[in-house]
Amino acid sequence: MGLVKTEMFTDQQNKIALFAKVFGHPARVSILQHLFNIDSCFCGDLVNEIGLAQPTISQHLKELKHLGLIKGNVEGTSVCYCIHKENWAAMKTVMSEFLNQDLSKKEDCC
Amino acid sequence: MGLVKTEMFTDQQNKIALFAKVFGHPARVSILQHLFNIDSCFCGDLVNEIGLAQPTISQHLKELKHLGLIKGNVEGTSVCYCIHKENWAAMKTVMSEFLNQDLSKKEDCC
DNA sequence: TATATTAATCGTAATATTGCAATGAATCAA
DNA sequence: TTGATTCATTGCAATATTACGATTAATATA
Repeated sequence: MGLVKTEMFTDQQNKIALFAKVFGHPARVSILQHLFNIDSCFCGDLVNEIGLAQPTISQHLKELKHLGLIKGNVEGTSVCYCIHKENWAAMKTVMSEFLNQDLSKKEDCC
Repeated sequence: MGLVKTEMFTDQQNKIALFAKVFGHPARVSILQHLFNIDSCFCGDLVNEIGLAQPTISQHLKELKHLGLIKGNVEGTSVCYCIHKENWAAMKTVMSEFLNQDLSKKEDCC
């Protein structure tokens, strides 16, 4: 075990879980916030801003990139990362649908 | 390692990550969707609906309860679970602030 | 009281995640 | 070409997560 039984769930449920999982680490939240707020988005800058080692940041960037939430561009010896706007918007649609489920018509059963 | 260095991040970043982490498993997504959509919310019903074993569901329910997103009420030998509306709304505020960061004024740097 | 039902807890095996030192690959500058 | 810079990759140790069988605790029912 330690193995998620994805086949028991719908594609939508697995998709939500995958997006949520990538946000489930403060380093990745921090990276994304930096990419939103700061002009410089080079990998090295992120390593300095956040206190983790360079391979660790690189690994987190890889996961974010793998889900399509960011994209990276090589500029000389540096690599510039930024939010993938279209994919971010698509992710937001999926997550919002889940988070914004209607509670008003649901009465407390407990 | 395998240990998150939470002390390097802000309370807000850690909070976002904790909420996201609990959504990072399709079984918990599924449980929450059931609690939103279906009247019956007994633990045993969730075990039947979702295909996982009873101890597994119980463990997932515990995590959701620990974060305050659901509450459970003992009714005889059964336990009825439901969404904790106030806490769900508070979570939504935190997560929305993160997801809805403004992209319009940010130009692609890559 | 004895038995059934329901769900929590315990213990454990399998797998995943996190973090980093060491190394490698690519580009730049002298 | 040599050395410096930047970042990805590899390999590994420590820890966390997932799943479930077995058991326990609590209540209901006969």
